[in-house]
Amino acid sequence: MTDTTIRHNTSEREREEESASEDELVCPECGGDLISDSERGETVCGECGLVVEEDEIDPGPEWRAFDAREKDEKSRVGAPTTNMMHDKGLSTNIGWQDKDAYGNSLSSRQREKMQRLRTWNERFRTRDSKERNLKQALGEIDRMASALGLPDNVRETASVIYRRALDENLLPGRSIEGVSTSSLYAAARQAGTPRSLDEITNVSRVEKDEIARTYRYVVRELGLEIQPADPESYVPRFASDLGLSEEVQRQARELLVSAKEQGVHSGKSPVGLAAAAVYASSLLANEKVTQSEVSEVANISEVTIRNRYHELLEAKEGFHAP
DNA sequence: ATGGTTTTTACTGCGTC
DNA sequence: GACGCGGTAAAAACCAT
Repeated sequence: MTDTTIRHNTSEREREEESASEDELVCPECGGDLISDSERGETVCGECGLVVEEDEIDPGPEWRAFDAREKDEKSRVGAPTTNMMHDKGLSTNIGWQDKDAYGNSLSSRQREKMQRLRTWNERFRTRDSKERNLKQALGEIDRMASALGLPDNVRETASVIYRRALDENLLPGRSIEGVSTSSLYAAARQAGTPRSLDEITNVSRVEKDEIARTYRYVVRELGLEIQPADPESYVPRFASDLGLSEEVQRQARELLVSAKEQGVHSGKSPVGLAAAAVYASSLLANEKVTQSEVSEVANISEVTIRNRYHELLEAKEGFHAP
């Protein structure tokens, strides 16, 4: 059943990708080369930064949400309610007393046999519990990834991270949800499609603090290498949320590049920089959006936007006429 | 815990529509 | 007069030590 829908979806997707990769890789706007950035789910023009194809991944079910509000309303996926089901009297338990059903002691031969059975039963049970654990975690990851519009490869990465965490016995003392959330957070950042901790928190069932704590822990224990998020990776999302043109995005990227050249951005929050860049470039391109609008979609305060965007503009000046 | 840095909150003044 | 914007001071959050 799902088989057909899945096949349908993927084949559609493949067709799209084929036409994108085979036909011609030229930007309709400026004729520059197109770069298919499947990690971000975008096809971007290398010249002008025009995003030709966006959000092409995740041909998900109908509850795809297009903004935060819809997301809240439509997300009808919850954690699998396995708590109610699994193990409800279904798993086997072997008594520790070497007695048979009538209370008689067993022969030594029988005792030996029971001992072996106990061992194996235990093995299967723990394996099962790991399996279940994983299943729940993966479901959770999937749910959150959908809500955040993260592409498949991020989910893949997230599940890999989670598996590793599980294998390394990082779970005891931590919640499954916490670890899966952290895995997703890490995966998103690794893939260059970062979501802010706040966004992650919104779709997770775990408190922000715990996520942060667990995230740090997991990263440290698994030796994951995650560099600070690149402000540029937030630009397309903010811009499209605000309905801004590709030109604005291009400008914003440019601003960020010049800012980077000058090292203006150390210790500052990448989100803030991105938001400021978007705001600044909307001004430069005469497509004004208000600061409060930007602060809304970026979840950043207006003050921060102000501060950053001054710095950005200064950096730009210095960049063009050093 | 502490201190330094960044972000947020809250408030105020200015110009414009 | 409401709105967008800029600035400021104090509080809160964050991070490394």
